[in-house]
Amino acid sequence: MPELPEVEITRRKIASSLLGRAIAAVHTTAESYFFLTPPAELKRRLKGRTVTALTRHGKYLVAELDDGSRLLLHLGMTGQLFVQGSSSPRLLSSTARASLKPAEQAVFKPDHHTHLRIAFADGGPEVWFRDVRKFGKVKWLAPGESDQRLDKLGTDALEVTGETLWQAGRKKSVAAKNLVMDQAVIAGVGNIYADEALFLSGVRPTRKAGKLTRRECEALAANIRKVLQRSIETGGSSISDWINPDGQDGGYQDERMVYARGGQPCKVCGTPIKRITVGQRGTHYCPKCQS
DNA sequence: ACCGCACCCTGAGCGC
DNA sequence: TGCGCTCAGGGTGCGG
Repeated sequence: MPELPEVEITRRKIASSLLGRAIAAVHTTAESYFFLTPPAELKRRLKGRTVTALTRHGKYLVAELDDGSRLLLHLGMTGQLFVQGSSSPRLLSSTARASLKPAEQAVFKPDHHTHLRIAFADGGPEVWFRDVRKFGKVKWLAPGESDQRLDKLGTDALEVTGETLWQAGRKKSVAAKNLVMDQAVIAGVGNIYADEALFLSGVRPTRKAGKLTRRECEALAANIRKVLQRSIETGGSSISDWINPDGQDGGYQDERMVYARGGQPCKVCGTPIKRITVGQRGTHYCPKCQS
């Protein structure tokens, strides 16, 4: 679910609840491919440690620990990282919602999708990682250990330049959208913001990356930075089930120009927005504004 | 080296 | 009500 803005918002919100607190215990669900480090080892490695920093790399979060090791976190499509005590109906499935009284929904209790719970020695609120589809990832990295996932990330999307896009794109025959979503080129752009940035730049998602002009690359880079920055400011996009760690909806979905607006009129020219598939992803564009 | 595709998993929403 | 289908903001790994 989450792209750069949602991950960055999560980082900012969760940092104060994580930094400087000694970890007393870690509780997990059963072993699954969600855990790149097996639960038993994870518990052993994290117990007694303190998080000294929480950084973001594209869509990854990295918690640095006081012994030099690191905890790699990825939210995947449906990951939710939040502090115990957060409340939101969106944390529950519709069937679960229907069976609970409003008072019982007020505070979320860990369910079988809550794969990681970090408890602290101070006895205060725990930090929880819930992920329905388990596309998220947790991995412990030993001091000095590198990780391919991090190493291959390209320029952080908040700092992407036209030059970066131009250099990466002119060798490629892939669709412009695939270039923008290639984490090895730009780290952090996902499906929503790719569609939005391409719209603002007047570029069709299907255009071959190698056919982008230098000027279009500059516009695209500027619009990528702009939509991500704006989304962070408005609290992210709450389109399906994303909420921020306070349990609140984001506001960016109200500013969308094309994403998930197939068939609806373009906000600029009124032409119906088209929905196609590019790179196995739902893709939205205005056939008049984008060429 | 590239590119397209299948796949990992669960739930919501739809038509019938 | 229930079944079967499609769709979903992620990334990896395979074969051509």
